[in-house]
Amino acid sequence: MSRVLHFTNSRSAMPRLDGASARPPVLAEPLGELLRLLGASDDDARVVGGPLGAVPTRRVTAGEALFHEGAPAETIHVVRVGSFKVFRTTEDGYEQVLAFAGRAELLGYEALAHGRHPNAAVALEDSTVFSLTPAELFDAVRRVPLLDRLLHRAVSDALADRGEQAGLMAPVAAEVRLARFLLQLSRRQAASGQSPRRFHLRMGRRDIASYLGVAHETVSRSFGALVRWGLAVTDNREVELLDLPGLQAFAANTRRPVDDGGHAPHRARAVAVVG
Amino acid sequence: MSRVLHFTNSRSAMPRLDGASARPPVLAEPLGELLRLLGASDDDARVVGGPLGAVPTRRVTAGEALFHEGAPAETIHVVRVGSFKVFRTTEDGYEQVLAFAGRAELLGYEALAHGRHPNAAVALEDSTVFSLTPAELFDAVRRVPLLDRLLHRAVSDALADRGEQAGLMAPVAAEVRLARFLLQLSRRQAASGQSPRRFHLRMGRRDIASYLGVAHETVSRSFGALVRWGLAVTDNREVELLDLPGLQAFAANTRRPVDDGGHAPHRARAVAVVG
DNA sequence: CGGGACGTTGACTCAAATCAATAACCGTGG
DNA sequence: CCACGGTTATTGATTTGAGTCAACGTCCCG
Repeated sequence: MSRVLHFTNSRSAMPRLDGASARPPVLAEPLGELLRLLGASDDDARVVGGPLGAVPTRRVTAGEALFHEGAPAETIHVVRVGSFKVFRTTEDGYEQVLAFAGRAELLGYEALAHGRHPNAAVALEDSTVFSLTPAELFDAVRRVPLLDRLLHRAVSDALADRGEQAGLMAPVAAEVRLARFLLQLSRRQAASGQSPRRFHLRMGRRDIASYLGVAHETVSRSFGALVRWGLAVTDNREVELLDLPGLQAFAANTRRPVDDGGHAPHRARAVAVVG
Repeated sequence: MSRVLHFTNSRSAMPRLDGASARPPVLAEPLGELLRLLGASDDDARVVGGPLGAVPTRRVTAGEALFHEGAPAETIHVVRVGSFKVFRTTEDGYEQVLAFAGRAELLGYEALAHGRHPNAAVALEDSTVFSLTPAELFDAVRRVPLLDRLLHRAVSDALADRGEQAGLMAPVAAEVRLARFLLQLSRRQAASGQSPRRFHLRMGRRDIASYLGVAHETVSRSFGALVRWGLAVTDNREVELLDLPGLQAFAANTRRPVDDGGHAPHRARAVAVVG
């Protein structure tokens, strides 16, 4: 059963992003902080940071809801530290995960259109967010064009991400979906300066399953398969990608490669495709 | 074979939205038109309409691409008349449809974030769009806060729509996905003043299949099933929903109701669920 | 240290993908 | 106007990936 590797110190060894966790709750931060978070250069952020006041922040503990499905659109948020899952619950109780949001990502923006949140967001870990009412938001973007630019950019990003999700839910083999998901996470890690090969999953198997549109058992089996093929190792929520190029080649496949009996070390093979 | 009904005049009987189709190509429209399209009241639109100039428009014929995947973000669009499919092509040639966009919907906004279009858009029928470069767009929203508001609202809507798509691709019975899709179209029809019971599908079965994440044969079979259940009738791309409440009840089911052999007239049954 | 959620694994079943063949439709040009 | 070829849609036969049910091990919080 110990086909799975154990990392040197798997628990409590991940770097704590939340440097403020021991301090009392933060109630507001200068606007410049938000601008910087959204990608403004330090210079730009400093210029408008001073006179234009502060932005309220809010702390959310792991498992707590930032907002519920159907709730009135009181606030729009930008993740400052931590991460969230965004989901909607169908009438029959099925929880469909729509997105995982991390640092600098928007939450609750969908509510602008109809005044209500079409989905819910709960924290996957202790987190803090910038929070603005729609009125404050519109006021702020009018006064600070830079913020408007950055906001549009962030929304555009969120929209593009949703497009990626469709790629993950596309009708391809479950192992491929998982591989694509892991690569997506890997890219995000890299983008925020973390290791693209090794990271900690902040969500459970069920959430991954819902996000990928498969049963949670299938996620387990798919992890097993990737490990068996030598593409990755896992220890619960710790993941190490052993063969990025191999994984990418594998993720490009629409159909699963034939399984020759169980213990083939290098299965993945890129298919050369001419449009 | 003629289980399928034939409408009185199925072809060329749909109201032509495009009242300008016989006139020479329009090159620009007043800004007020765009504002009105995005939902501004006539008064608001008139107020800012005059002095602030015009917005370029572009005609696209059926089947023509508005922009290609990977193309630089030269323009952002708002559909004025017609409809489009938005899709991305995976390396192996599979075409994943991400959205169908109609009147007043945004196209190409995702490109703002990274300067390139992450997906392509092609017209499903002869269409016209408002087109702005990112620079023009940012300039316009700075000068016209109302436009910014409406734009944010439209984007919020688009984001919410993508959330709906995830609901369509969720792992439920194919017939249910199709039912949900038809109800979505029905709602859009109603929202734009058209009949919610009867309409013309602007996309082919393959596109629907891709959008729902199933094989195109499955879409055909699912249409067949809905017809057999007595919930709808179809004649190629003409659709009539015979039993909206029944369809809604059916669409709420996560698992398919047992098929008792083939010719059951009223299958759908709502499941009462307590969260 | 106990209990409930989480994760893995196995056996079985079936919905839907795939393969295949036919029919309807549509634009085109003879 | 109709014949033609390509695309699109329907329908059937067959196979299989993954959903479901179930049992067990593991983790973690209180």
